[in-house]
Amino acid sequence: MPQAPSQTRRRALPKAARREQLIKATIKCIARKGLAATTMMDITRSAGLSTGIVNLHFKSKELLLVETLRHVADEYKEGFDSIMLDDKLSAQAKLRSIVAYDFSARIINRNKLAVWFAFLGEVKACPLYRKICSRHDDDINRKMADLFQGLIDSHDQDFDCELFASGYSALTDGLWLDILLSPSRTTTRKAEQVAWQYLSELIA
Amino acid sequence: MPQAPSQTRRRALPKAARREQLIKATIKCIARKGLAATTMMDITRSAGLSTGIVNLHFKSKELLLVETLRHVADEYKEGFDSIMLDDKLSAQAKLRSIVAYDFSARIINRNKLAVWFAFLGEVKACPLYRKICSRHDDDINRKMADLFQGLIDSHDQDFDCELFASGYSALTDGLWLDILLSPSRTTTRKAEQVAWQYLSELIA
DNA sequence: TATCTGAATGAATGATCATTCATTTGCTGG
DNA sequence: CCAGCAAATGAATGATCATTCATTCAGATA
Repeated sequence: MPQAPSQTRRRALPKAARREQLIKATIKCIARKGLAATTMMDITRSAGLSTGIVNLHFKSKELLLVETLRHVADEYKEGFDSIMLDDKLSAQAKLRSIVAYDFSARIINRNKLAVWFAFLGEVKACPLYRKICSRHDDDINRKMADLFQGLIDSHDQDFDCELFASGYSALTDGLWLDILLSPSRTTTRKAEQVAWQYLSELIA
Repeated sequence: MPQAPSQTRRRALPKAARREQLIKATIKCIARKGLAATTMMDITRSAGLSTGIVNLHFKSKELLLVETLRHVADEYKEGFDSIMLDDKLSAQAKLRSIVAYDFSARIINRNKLAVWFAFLGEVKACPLYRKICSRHDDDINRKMADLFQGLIDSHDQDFDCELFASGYSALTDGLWLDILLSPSRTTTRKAEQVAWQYLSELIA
């Protein structure tokens, strides 16, 4: 049954919807105040809900943080896969789509970038964060290497696609970081240019 | 007067030495527990000193953190400059030295990398961290672009050295992050290979 | 309409932590 | 050897924060 919109202050929501609302609020708070300074009250206030709501839906603050990180990581991966698994696209078209995706507004969102790097910053100290952050790395790297393999001149024997894929991944990470650090110096357009300069080696 | 080593528990040290000792302890703690979870007691215990010592020498926890970040940032810059300002080195030799430096044990130190990225993670929320982290970026980028300018074929008019320097900087940032994330998958040797693959465009 | 269910609330609790400052201790010049 | 001083100490303080749980309330059911 679809829920009729209601003016009442307190309204029960499906569990999944409440959880997503809280995750969105968490992203906003971490982007604004940082991971270290974000309190439960920041999050619940930002969501317009009461003090105990996080413990009700996530058991603890730490579990909410973990789910928030997972949300951001999985969101990237979904977009990536939807391009890679699209059989209608040629190898060239896939590459173009991936690069466009990596520097699209969907990914270059300073709030989500801030959240991503906030958790990355704690990776050495928190093995679970590390696990979630690197969860899709191997799969993405393999798929990118395969894509590159289909694009190189077949007579170029000693081109290392795996290494080149690692490079692309590191380059985009670095460019995202630059954009987070100083969006004025590194614009999205410029970052995309840098990425294509790197990839030109492959096409030419 | 040189200080004779002493067994006594409590010994006054020159201010600068005490401050450095506390900064070193802070680096160790942030690498072990993360920026968010590092307490004053962690730091003072790790340094083998008493509770109030940080407030005595740095006024507050926040100022100690800022000085720690500055320490890590400046240390990189000093090593960079000592290569760049060495008139005895040719352009090729400088490039080789810079790459060797970027992936040397002096820089690829997982404790310092952890500290660096821990602060980077808070950059969106803390303008002062942002300022310190990006403090040397423009200078380094200009010097790298100049170095590249001296290495390209003079007839290659449309090679954008600035852009290429931005790419090198982003690539190294990304590779450092990879090393911090999974040193088993991305070894220092492999990272250096990736960097040289990027730079090969320039040399060939 | 009356009853029931579980989602949501928020005041209260207890734990953690940065900071303070009265006191102690080691060093140095007289 | 002692007085004076600056460095260092650490118990005490007060502030902040995550979590709890008794209570409230909205909507569904009969």
